[in-house]
Amino acid sequence: MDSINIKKLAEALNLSTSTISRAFRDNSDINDVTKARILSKAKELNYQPNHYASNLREQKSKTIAVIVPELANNYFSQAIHGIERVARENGYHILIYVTDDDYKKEVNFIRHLHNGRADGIVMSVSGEANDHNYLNKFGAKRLPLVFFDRIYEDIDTPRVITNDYNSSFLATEHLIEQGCKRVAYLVVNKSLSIGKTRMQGYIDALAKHQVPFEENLIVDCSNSYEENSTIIKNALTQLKPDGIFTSVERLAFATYYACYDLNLNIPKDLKVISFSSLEIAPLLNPSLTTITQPAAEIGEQAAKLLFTILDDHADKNESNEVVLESKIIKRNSTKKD
Amino acid sequence: MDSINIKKLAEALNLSTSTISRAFRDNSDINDVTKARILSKAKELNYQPNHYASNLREQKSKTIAVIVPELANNYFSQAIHGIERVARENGYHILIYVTDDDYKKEVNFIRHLHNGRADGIVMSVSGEANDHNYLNKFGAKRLPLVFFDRIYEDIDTPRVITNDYNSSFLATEHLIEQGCKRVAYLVVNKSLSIGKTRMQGYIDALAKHQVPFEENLIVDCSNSYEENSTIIKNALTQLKPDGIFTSVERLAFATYYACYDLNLNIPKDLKVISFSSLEIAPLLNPSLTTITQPAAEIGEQAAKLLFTILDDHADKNESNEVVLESKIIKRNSTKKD
DNA sequence: TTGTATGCGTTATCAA
DNA sequence: TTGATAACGCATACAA
Repeated sequence: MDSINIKKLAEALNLSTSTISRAFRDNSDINDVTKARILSKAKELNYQPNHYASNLREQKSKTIAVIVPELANNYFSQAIHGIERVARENGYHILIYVTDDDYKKEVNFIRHLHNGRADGIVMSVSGEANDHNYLNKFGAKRLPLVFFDRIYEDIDTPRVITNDYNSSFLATEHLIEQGCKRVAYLVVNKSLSIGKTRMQGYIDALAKHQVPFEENLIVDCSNSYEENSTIIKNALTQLKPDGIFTSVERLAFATYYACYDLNLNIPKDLKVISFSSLEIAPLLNPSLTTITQPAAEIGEQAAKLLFTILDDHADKNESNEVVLESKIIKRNSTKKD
Repeated sequence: MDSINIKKLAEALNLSTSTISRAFRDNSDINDVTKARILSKAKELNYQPNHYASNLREQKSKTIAVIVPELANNYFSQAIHGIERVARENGYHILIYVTDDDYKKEVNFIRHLHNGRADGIVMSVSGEANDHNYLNKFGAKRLPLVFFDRIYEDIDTPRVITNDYNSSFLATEHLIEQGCKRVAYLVVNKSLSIGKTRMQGYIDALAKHQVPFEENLIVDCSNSYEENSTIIKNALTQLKPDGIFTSVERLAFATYYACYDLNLNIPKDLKVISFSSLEIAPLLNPSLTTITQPAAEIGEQAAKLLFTILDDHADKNESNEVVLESKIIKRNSTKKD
């Protein structure tokens, strides 16, 4: 391979490699004319400092890893886009890892990332987490880590979240105000922090309005499309709820499909509200009332938080918490007759 | 920093670094017992071969770059997911770059990737491409590149596409069969290959059915949400089409919003069909007739194509073309009264 | 089967 | 302002 490197460029210009190197770093002293000459020749020969050599030398990768549970979800696409934008501005690249809500994959990704490939991690955790103490095993050598949205409460690391409890409370209250007497809560993993927090908001709102809480109105769903279809149809026919509050958007979609199949009318027979960042929620039939999280902003904030840690080399474990506001947008799926 | 490396691990085990190294490569000769001892100790000390050192040494990164125009699009999310899956199976990691349909960003990304950071590129090109000859400037040193969906026809590199011409022909024909007399074609950049191919299908279908072709029924839209809203509303009121065929899903959404605003009924006043991989197309109001591309599969095929090139070190420039089938799924947005 | 020595391409230190 | 040199962590050719 006749590939270009710093040495060949140096020869071509009759300079030393150190001078070449300086032309590409901002700090070092170098004659402006020399620098211009080098950069011009570099462009001509298509030379760029080898990323791996630089990073081996500098012991950092200028790369952050983003770990998400799923990709075909408007919330995560938007969040990643936000992260990407901020990363780019800071001269960083992003690696993407999708866990498909598989805890083992998550552990695997994280472990492998500790080989220098990334300088830091932005993660929304998988839904299956039982023992996430694995994160503590790295001790002081753990990569800087920022959680967003789905977090492990017992891991002490910066995080960007939304006011989930409050939103859930208001969402449930909204259903009650619209006349619902039996509100079901659909959740994927109720033991996971985010499912738990949202559930608490639900429970407390019921209590406030003296609506009796029924354990079986909390419907634990799965990650499988088919299973959810069955679970939800059963719930609708057997529990006969008149309101549904979903913790993730795909459960709202599944509910819509179920209602179509069962010939139930939304919002007449059943009102639906869901966490969702779907931009076309107004186009659904009926338009979906959502708790909309500022997804892109959450991603941006998470990335920024990570960069403050990376820049400072400080406060790595300080439990810095950014809380953003979600908004309830009322549409036809919760309309009173 | 007390970070672990091959040398320390070697010392801890009273072995040489080469033996350690061998324990982590599959090929080399090494005593099974020694290997087990090393791997066990490595796990204990949380040692992993440094990615940058290995890759500097081996001159490859086990990383591929994925460049897409946008992320908040069901098609691309699904495609990326497919790419990610295949990459993972092959032990590769993926870097994500979003061009936001900005040609300059695309050029920039590609250029910077030629510093060893990635071994190959999977790309769907930006919508602004005027001069994409920049890709040829790399000559033999150009990274292996696979296009998917949005391609540059004059760049000779493997590609995964769908039967766009045919789908467009059928889509247009479908509208005509449903009774449309004035079918408009909404496109973002009609000079871009994909917009062009799809437009040709549209034109030929009109011809076949002796529907006169009107230049101004081809509506050139932009990347801005607001601009499109205006453009489409103007088109609807001034051109009075009774059928709309959209080349990308967000134009279909924009059309829906415009119809809501203008109090036009879909499908009574206007029938709509669109390229879209939206999984919840059945939930829209009205449910959207789509030309659905096998997005995840396209991603998978593109990644596989790239890996065959990477494995073989051969046929780098062979114009290998994989064509997958899109499917027209008829729903209510094109329903006859 | 294991160890020694060298170089991958770069940058930082030091000397000129 | 520039150049020589060592080191980053690892993998391989070769020797033992």
